[in-house]
Amino acid sequence: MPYTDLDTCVSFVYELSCFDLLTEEERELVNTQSVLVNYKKGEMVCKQGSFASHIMYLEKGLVKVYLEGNPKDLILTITPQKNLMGLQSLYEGNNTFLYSISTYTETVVRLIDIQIFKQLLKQNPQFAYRVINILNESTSQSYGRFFSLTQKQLHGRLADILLCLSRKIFKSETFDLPLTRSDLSELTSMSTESVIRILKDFKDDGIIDISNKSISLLDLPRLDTISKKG
Amino acid sequence: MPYTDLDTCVSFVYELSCFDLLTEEERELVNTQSVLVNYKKGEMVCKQGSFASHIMYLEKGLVKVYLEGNPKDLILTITPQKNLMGLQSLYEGNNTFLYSISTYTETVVRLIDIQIFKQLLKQNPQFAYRVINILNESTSQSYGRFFSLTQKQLHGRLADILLCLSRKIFKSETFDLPLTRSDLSELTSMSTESVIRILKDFKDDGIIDISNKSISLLDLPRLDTISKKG
DNA sequence: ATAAAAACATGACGCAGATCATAAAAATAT
DNA sequence: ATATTTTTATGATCTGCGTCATGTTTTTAT
Repeated sequence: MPYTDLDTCVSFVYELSCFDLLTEEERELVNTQSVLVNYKKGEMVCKQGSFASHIMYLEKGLVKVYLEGNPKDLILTITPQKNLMGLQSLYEGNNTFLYSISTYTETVVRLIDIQIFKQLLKQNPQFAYRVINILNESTSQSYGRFFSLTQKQLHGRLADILLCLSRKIFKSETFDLPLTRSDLSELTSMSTESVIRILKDFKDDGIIDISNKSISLLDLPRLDTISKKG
Repeated sequence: MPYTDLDTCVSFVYELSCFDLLTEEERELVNTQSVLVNYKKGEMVCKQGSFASHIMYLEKGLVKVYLEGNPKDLILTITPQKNLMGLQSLYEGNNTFLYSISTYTETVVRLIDIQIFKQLLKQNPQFAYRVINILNESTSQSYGRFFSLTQKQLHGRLADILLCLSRKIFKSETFDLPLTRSDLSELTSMSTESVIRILKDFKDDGIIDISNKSISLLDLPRLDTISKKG
């Protein structure tokens, strides 16, 4: 399968921030024209369809970015700290948020006025080029997930998510899940019951260990195989 | 349903080209550092995973952009003339094509050296800003389709595609489909047989008329309802 | 014109996974 | 501590849709 090297992950950590490409002066502008906002666990940071007056930079915390559905949402990404959010609203003729964002943990977000951000893009091409890179990394992963959700069966989809959480977010084979089973179901586009059943399957097969919120991936090669076979 | 105004379309026509933002000199650079290539119907324009040495501009024709799968591909977009393709390869650290592209009709593609394109982005912020807009329009539609394919049932998904083809590509309620039923199945992530059955359902219900490759959308309000209800 | 190959069509069947019902366990609130 | 809500868990049942088999029509090649 030629496409299996598609990144099916829901998250990313840009090794480089884009802000280091700004001049002193520009950075100062961002500082003065932005505000820091604290959110508690479970709070909504932005609401799909509302006016996008700012770009968001996640200074600290963990959030989910999702499309609102009825009855279930579709989680696009899990985003950890030091990432830009809401870049997709940089689109003339659509000044609304494409998605909602809410927090899993206590979170600090820097809200940057979108006009200021646009100004920086227009005056600093290095910065704009970096933003293009960030957008394209995001799109690349989006396609990978697109493929995962439409072409793979349940076990493969859940394996994808577990591997991603381990590799990209928690960077450990053992971690405490801040997500509920229902969140996992919205990441994998399956029912909550199926998530529970498949986690049990994985546990019975010795592929993972799980009790409550604590997860250990015991057999990464097998998880990879399940992910690849779909 | 708050998300029903998500654009579930597979195509777009940017009202503005990005090239009009270049200086005379820059435009000249593009002209001298690019080549025009003709493709026959059914030919492959670029191959997923191969090295992306150029950005493609579709001067004339109609193509599909798709992820290769086994046994079925997933069509990301149907792209008509006057559109940029392969922008997602503008991503440092990934110089390969994320997807394959092949033609539905005779097609003329301008291949622009990717280094030249990058240079333009870095020296002309207006141009870069326009490219960001194009990428974000694309992502916006990608999310809409993501939602359609993961949350809607077959009838809703096919209604989405028919509406899109009518509105965005052919700009008429009657058109000749260059796509096969199998293409429709790869657009909607369902089996070819299901496409055929559902088209028949729509025809029996008087929602569309279809014979061979010729399609008429007879009852747009009902198609819209089917699309919205999923 | 004729043959070969795609594409289209339709019914029968099976199953992956959703839904429903019920209950235990955890988390949260009072 | 105790009550209430949320989350997790498990079995029973149902169904949307894929798969398979078979045949027809259309397109393409010679």
